[in-house]
Amino acid sequence: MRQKSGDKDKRIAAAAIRVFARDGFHGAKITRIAREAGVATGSVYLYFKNKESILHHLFDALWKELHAAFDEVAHRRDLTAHEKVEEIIDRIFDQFGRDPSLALLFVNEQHQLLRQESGRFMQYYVDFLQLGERVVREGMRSGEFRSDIDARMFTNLVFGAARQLLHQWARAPRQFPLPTVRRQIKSVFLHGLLASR
Amino acid sequence: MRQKSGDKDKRIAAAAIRVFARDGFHGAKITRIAREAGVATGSVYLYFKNKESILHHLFDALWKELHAAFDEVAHRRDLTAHEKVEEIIDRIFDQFGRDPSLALLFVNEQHQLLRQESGRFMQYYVDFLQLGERVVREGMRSGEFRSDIDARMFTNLVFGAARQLLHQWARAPRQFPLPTVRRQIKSVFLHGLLASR
DNA sequence: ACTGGGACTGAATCACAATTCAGTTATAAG
DNA sequence: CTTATAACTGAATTGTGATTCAGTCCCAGT
Repeated sequence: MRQKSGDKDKRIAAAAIRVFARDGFHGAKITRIAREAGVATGSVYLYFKNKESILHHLFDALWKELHAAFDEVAHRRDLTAHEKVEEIIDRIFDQFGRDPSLALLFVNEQHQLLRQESGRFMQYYVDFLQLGERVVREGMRSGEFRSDIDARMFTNLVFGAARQLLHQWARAPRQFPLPTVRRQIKSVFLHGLLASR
Repeated sequence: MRQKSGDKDKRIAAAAIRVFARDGFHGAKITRIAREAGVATGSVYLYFKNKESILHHLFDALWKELHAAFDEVAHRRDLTAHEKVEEIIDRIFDQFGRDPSLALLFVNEQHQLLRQESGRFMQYYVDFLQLGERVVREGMRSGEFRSDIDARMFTNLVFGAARQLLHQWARAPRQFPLPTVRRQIKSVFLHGLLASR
């Protein structure tokens, strides 16, 4: 009997990232994904239950990696809270910086999943925010951070800001070079906009 | 001959905000919008060319108001750059704070429009960002702001952060009371997270 | 008090694209 | 070399929901 060719699932997933990023989940046609992956339309359904499950597969992999990265940082003993905040920001950009399509996908289609039933993706999201919150609290206890900041809101600020700049970078990488973006985010969030008093 | 009943267009638009916000643009059914507006399905097409044009109508109104508000703030002579930044943040929240559905709509469906042809919405967006940029530069010239910050990126940071907190607020107003949110955003962006040296 | 024409209705039409499946092809096992 | 079975194909099927339109309903003008 015949063997599955081995990398079709990878090729389909990779094509889906590009097509979802370009056309949006709803604008993306399965036939287009299949064509870009170099397989027949029907073959997509040998590897994925349906269109939505492709999206799930992609986000699942994405969040798993993010989660692992964050978790590792949060538990490091050798970093101050300040350094952890910087490291977490770096990890976000490490994750998406390799592929603008991946960044666009994440930035534009995440809300589809939050609307969804299962709550699986909601969980990743909540976990991430809680983890950020924990790091900020840690910094407050140690006196590194101002204690009049709401840790949950701060984490959301960083997440939202990173999301926005990732989006801009993905649309025009030259206008928003990633090294500069990282530097600016850290600098603004840690020191603020005002000239030092 | 008969007169148009007068407020059907308003009722349809208002219903559309709720339905788009709840179900997303693609998940929203015209029949549902009509039902919530208390009109027949077909009537929607007497007031709007098609589903997409409803979205356009809503965003057009939204951006026009935002644009007017920002423009006014940017040209005020009686405010320092610092105060302008705070005022712009306030205007964003004034605009959306009255209606969580409006906030969700803006936050979740904006990207549909940026993908679109005409560039009409892109223009609003770009204008807003340039305006923010201008205010930041102004503050740098006057010495109020640090001059090692990239003005364009800073504006994006604020926009992205505001978007995220608006989203969280719309999903759970109690968890993210708007007055606190405003205060935190301003405080973090102006002074940063670190305890003062 | 009639009537012409626009407002309004909602069931029927229609377009589109996700999904299926009957047929074809490749290859592992004997 | 055969054959059985699973991989693979892409045209046909199908479900869904946006849009249309044939008919009603109202009322401004006469």
